Amino acid sequence: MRKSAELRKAEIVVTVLDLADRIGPDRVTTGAAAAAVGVSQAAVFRHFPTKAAMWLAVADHMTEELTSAWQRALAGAGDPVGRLEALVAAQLGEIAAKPALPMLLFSRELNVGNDDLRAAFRRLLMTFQGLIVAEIARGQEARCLRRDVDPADAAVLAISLVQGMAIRWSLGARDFALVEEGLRLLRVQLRLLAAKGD
Amino acid sequence: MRKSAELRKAEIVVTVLDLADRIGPDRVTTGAAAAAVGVSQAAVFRHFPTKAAMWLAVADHMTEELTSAWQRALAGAGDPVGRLEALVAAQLGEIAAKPALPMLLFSRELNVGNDDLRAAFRRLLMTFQGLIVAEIARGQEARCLRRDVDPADAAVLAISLVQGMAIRWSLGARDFALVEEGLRLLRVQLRLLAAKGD
DNA sequence: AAAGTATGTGACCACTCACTCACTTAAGGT
DNA sequence: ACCTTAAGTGAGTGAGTGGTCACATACTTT
Repeated sequence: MRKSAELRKAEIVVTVLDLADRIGPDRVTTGAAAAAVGVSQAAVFRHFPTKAAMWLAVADHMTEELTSAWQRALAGAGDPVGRLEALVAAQLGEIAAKPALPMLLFSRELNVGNDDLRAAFRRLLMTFQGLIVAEIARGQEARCLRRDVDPADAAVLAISLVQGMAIRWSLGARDFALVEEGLRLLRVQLRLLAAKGD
Repeated sequence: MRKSAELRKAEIVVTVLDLADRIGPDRVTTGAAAAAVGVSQAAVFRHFPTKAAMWLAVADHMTEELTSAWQRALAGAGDPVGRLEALVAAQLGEIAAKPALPMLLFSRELNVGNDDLRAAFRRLLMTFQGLIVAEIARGQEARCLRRDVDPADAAVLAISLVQGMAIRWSLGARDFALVEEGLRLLRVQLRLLAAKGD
């Protein structure tokens, strides 16, 4: 079954992501990816000039997925605190659905010799941080959140929570409900951040 | 220069840690480690039966280093909150001194086919968490910290902060003072956790 | 000084990696 | 039906991997 280059490229990208989760990002060889797609190893290089380019395509794909998840989250809630919870829930949901994401942040593929890939991921995380900071600032203006904390600091606390939960989840046996447990702790944190007079 | 096996083993262990930081844990081949030590690749296998055993020795080394750093931290402060800050500062300091530590948590070496190594690191992190929980509970008993938060939850918030800072620091260009910035944010978090009537 | 032992070596093994290239074959327009 | 074109292939490449082996060299003990 021959497919168009566009279809095949997309197929390779999602297969690589799935494979990265199952066997680890650094174990995703061009041969393993090709076998999982059902094609010869040489065929991979017909669609991507190098392995690094293949990973870059994966990063593009994830950028789109995450961006749209964030937008859905922002659209689904009416108040800043609700949007904050929705953003975090969306992020945890994406991680739970594609556990390769946190693993990728520390993979050799990303950290050694693929500066473009590294930059792509950093851009992603900074975009997320920007969204969080904005909602926290809005929450403070609306007097829902205490104003004696720098929004940027509060955002780091919230984002660290997401990352810390992801690490606990990945390093353990993924033996708890990431989204639920993460949201529970976010609400603990939000209670600490709540304006005093409520 | 011939050295005793004990010395050579220790030399290999610290070299591997240093190399893991500079080129990434998964790039540490037996050959690279040998070259960095200044010895033939085969000599490595005179001291460690397998590469996995070499990493296990690295884990033992780090366990000792971290444990003693924690003990120094606990001994150096008088009150629970001070000990909390000291513990976090110690942990951040160790990470700053050996940046390979967080990378190791997600390396292929640890996550694939070396269950002993994985277990060793998990034990380490759980020990740290235990220390944090204990100090938070003590702080609550002493009425320094608000008591309407589960100590375990508060500990997760604090540990996530450490991990989140480490990620930010690693993923960026390590372009801020990890210990100072981490401590600053910990104090923000501790202010949120402080007992209301102070 | 001889004998024994621990540390180290260079050549080599079977295997995997990313990547190349001459070639075949199927799809799509005319 | 034919022909162009692009997707796909089999068989390689050199570089690197963890690990082994027979052998050499430096210390220690007798």
